Amino acid sequence: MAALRTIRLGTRGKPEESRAAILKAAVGEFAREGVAGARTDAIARSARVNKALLYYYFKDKESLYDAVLDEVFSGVRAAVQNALAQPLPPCERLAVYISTHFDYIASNPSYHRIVNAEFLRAGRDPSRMRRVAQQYFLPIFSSVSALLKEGAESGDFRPVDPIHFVPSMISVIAFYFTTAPIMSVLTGFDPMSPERLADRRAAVIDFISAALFTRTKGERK
Amino acid sequence: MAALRTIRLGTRGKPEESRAAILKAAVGEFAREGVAGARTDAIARSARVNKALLYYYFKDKESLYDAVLDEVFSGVRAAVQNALAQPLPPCERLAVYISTHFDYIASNPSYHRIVNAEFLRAGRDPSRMRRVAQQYFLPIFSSVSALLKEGAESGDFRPVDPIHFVPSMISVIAFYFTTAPIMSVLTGFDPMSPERLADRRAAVIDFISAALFTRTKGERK
DNA sequence: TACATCTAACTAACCAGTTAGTTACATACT
DNA sequence: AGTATGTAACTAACTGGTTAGTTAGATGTA
Repeated sequence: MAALRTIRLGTRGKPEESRAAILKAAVGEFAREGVAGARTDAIARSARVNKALLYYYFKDKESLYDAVLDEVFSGVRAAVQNALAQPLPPCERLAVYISTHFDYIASNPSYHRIVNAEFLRAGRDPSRMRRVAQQYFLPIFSSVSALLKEGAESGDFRPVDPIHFVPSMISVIAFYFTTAPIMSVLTGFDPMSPERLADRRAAVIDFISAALFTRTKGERK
Repeated sequence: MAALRTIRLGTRGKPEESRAAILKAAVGEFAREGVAGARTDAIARSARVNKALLYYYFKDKESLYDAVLDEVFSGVRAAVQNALAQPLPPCERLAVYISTHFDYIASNPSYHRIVNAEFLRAGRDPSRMRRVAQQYFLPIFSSVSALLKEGAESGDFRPVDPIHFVPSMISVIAFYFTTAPIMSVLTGFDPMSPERLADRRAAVIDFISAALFTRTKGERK
């Protein structure tokens, strides 16, 4: 009987593992069901942990959700900042940024769902989104703006207003994943297959390049 | 006592008014709180009607939500189809379409929230989205595709693949409203003010034109 | 022993949906 | 004309199941 105990996650060694398991389970549950739809029981079950343990490590459901936001947003920020720091000329750096951002979303389905859900929440309660925006979006926005400025000065890019261009760009990168569920239904194909993703990645780079580069389009030999 | 009665909505006259009041209240509530977050009590209160009346007119919460989807989606479809039917050359017709779609979203905040929430739901339960897509999105997609083809044949547009270009275009049109809550917080301006909306509308048309038109950009005198 | 980690069992609040009617008015019968 | 009967429209009050969060205590470890 005491031997069976050792199977359980609880009580034994690494408490960090329990915390991490809860957080990971919470990311999945919040992404799948949204904040209002997420069930704390489901999170506990999926983390193989007693529900009360959620409240031992996190104040309440909302605080757990805050931790989830930090978890997922710190991921993109790191990936994107790394891409933008590459020592490359503007055109290539832009392409690397787009690819990186695109691939991050493609390989982290939870991330995209959580961002969208949070944008919806922001309408009613902007406080959380304000923090996230300051901490994670603003640095990305600044770096991309700097890249646009650099490209305009070197003559590679049209001069554009970042405040309009950056959101437009991001929308083209991200929207594919928003519409993937219906695309799947309408076309019968799987929009998340490697081939389709490669196709789309190319189309996104083409679309943004066409909108931004000074070089006349359709002229790459 | 009998005189007071005439104030109430119930029992007497126009039952259509009650149904419409419920539907309208439901649009607002579902848009504000999402499907999981929406409360039937709140809908009833906001419609000034007893909760049981929701179940008199609609089977259950889900059916009411179906009716809400039809209500909001039939609106865009009508507006957009009308714009696309204008007897104009491709470039102008595209601009009219973009403006119309943009303005519809701008003046129907509930619509945008419901679309986004529904896209999120579609990941888990595509059945509802399948119906909506067939009935409302497909016609729009077809009309815009036809316009793109026509423009390519007349030499006004680059030849593009609608399956990639149409979603990209719509993303640029719509994404502004998704990010409006944080923009408001980050910039301190109201993104929904008439001036900002006019700005953004112009930026959207510029972005899409740059990505699509064969005419070299930056050359409008 | 002292402390951190963890749990079974509980509770108070909430919420979708139901029930058992009431009200106002129309139509039919006398 | 007056009265019974039918019915669409509507409501107050309830129910059963769910859910976030708590409590009191058990378990392992140093």
